[in-house]
Amino acid sequence: MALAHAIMTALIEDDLSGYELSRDFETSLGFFWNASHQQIYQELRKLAEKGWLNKREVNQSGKPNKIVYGLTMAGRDALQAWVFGTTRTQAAKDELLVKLYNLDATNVSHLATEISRRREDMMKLLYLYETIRRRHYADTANLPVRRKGVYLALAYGISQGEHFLAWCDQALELLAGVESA
Amino acid sequence: MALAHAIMTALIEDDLSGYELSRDFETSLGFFWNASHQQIYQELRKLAEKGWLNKREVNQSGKPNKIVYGLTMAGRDALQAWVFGTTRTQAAKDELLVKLYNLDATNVSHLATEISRRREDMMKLLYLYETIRRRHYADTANLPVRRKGVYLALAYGISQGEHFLAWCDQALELLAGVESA
DNA sequence: ACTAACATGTAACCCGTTACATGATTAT
DNA sequence: ATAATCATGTAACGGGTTACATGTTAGT
Repeated sequence: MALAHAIMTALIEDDLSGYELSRDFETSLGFFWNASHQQIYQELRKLAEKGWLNKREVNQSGKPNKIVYGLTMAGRDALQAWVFGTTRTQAAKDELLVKLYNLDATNVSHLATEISRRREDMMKLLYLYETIRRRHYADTANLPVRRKGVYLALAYGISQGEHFLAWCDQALELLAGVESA
Repeated sequence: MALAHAIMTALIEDDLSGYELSRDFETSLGFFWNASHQQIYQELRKLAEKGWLNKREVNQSGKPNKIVYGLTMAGRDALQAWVFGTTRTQAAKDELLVKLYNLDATNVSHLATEISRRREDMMKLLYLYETIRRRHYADTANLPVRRKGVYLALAYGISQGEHFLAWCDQALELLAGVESA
C-alpha cells in the first residue's frame, strides 16, 4: 500500500501529472520509495477511482495534453491515517551481500569490481544529495515543519551513503589482500 | 531470482532441510535477504525440479522426518554463474522515510515514537550482530576466504546499523525541537 | 528525416505476503 | 491437557518488473 501513499505524499503541495510524478520521483521521494512510470499510472487510476485523487485534463501549448491529479479531502485523510499507522521494520535485501557469502579465490576480483561499481553509483547519488542539501536545506533551523521531515530523510540518505562508501573501502582493502595471497 | 541463489548459498557447506534453512536465515543470510518458510519450501521444490538441488528424506528419532536438500554440481555451477553476473544497484524502500515527508505539528510525536521503536529494533539487531562477530569473526585476518566474505557482509550490517542509530538520535532531537515549538 | 523530451498506457509474468492447513514429538 | 518446537505444505492476493505499445511537439 505504500506506493499509493508515496504518490499522495508527492501531491501534498502541488497537483501533478503521472509524467511529472515519475520525473520528480527520480530526484526526491524515489530515493526512499522507487516506482516505475507504469506503476505510477496504474496507481493513479486506482486512487482516482477510490476518490482519493481528482483528475483534470490540462491543454498545453507546445506539448501534448496532460492529466493532472490532485489530493481530495478523502485522500488527505487517508494519507494522515496512514502516517499514524505503525510501520513495520523494513527487511533489507541486497544481492551483493549474498554474493559475498560466496567469496572464493575464483570470484574475488569480480566481486571487488562489483563493489567498486556500487561505490561509484553511491558517489554520484551522494553528489546529488549534497547538491539538494546545499540548494534547499542549508538553513536547517528555519525550515517549515514539513521540510524538516524531508531534510531528515535526506540526512538519512547522506549518512547511510557516506558510511556505505567507507564500508566499500574496507571491503576493497580486504579483498585486495585475498587476491594477492 | 535472488532467493534461489540465497538458498543455494546457504547450502554451500551443509545440506539442510526447509525448516533448518528457514531457521538459519533468521540469524545469518536472512539479514541481507529475507524469506518466509512458505517461500523457502516452494523455492526448494522448484530448485529440485530444475536439478540444482537433490533431496532425500531423513528419518529422525524423537522428531518428525525431514527432507534434506543438497547442492548438485549443476546447482554449484548455476550459483557461481550468478555470482559472476552483474548486480544492479539495490533500490531502497523505506516507508518511515516517506512518512517523514508528511511531517507536521499533528503527527510529529507519533513519528518520534516510530523512530524510537525502529531505534530499539536496530539496537537488538546490532547486539545480535556483535555477538556473532565476537563469537565467529574475532580473528579477521586468519579466516578462510569464504568466511571473509561473510565477515564483510556482517561488517556492512554493523556499520549501517550503528549509523542508523546515530541518525535516529539526530532525528529525535530535531523532532523534539518541533514538538516544543 | 531524425532525435529528444513529453505524455500515457496494457499485458504477462514473477515474486512476496498473508491466510489457511496439517501433523509429530517433547516437556510441563 | 496444552504449549512449544519441529516439520511441511497450499491458495489467494497483491505488488513490482519487464516487455510491449502509441502518439505529440520541438529542435536540428
